[in-house]
Amino acid sequence: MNKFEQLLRVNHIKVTPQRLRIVEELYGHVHMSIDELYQAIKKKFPTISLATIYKNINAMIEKGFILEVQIPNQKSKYELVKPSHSHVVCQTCGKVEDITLDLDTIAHKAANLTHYQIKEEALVLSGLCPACKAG
Amino acid sequence: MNKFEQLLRVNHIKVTPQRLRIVEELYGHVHMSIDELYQAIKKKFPTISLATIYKNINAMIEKGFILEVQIPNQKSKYELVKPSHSHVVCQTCGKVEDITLDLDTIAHKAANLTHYQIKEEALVLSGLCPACKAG
DNA sequence: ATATCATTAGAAAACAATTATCTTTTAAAT
DNA sequence: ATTTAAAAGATAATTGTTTTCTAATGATAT
Repeated sequence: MNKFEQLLRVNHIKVTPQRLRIVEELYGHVHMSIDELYQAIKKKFPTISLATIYKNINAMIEKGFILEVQIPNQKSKYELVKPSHSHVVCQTCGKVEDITLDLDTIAHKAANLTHYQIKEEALVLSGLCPACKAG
Repeated sequence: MNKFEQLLRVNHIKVTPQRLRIVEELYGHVHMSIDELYQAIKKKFPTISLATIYKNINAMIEKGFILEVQIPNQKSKYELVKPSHSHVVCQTCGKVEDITLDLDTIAHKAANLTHYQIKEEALVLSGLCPACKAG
């Protein structure tokens, strides 16, 4: 049993070829929109329905092993859950990268100021990637 | 000329009653979704069209004096631009609050790590507000 | 391996959100 | 006051997402 199959089983979600392809794609591409997933999977799996992508992405989000990443001026992307991290986005080419930043201090400060109990942090930094910065 | 009219003029966007009401509402409520805006404005301005809200919000975003705030599990909210700040959201009641946090250190760290030129920071912290935390 | 049962996939329709189009109205500059 | 470009409002068109229904399939117990 490979790790993708395992990922589904561990999360108590039935293993289907379509679901395996979704997690394989996300593993390979890190961040993908619904439509990118659909296009990618259709290549090797022409019969898949867009509704299947939606239903499965939503199911996986509920199970808690994939995550939606909201990005300014782009459709949301989805990624496999991994240790907490932030995202850097190029405003020109749209590229999205993971970055590990320690937000604990900031989160604590926010908790003290607002008296909220903070559970999630979503930080998206937008700017120019090295390539687009160069010209 | 009041400050809302001034805000529109400064941004070279024609002053209309509908636009004045939009910025007045946003000034009063700080964060509003398209539909909240629509419902609020319809009360005193029953003839306004939803399309007018959309067109104007988009125009104002382009002019750069209102901003979209993307929030997990909620429709986007819009706010008047003011000094850079972050947002805290209650996962139970949905309330959104502004919070001033210094992200400069983090942004610089990100720039060093990724070699991106960082231009915008969007931090959304989710959790439980004092009331919902209490039960 | 086979039968059973609940879940899923796929296709289409329904629904929701957003944008575009067109005509009438209006702001603002002459 | 007149003119003109832009905006409002109504509707249609488009896009994105969810639901519904039936056939197919994965998991479990034989």
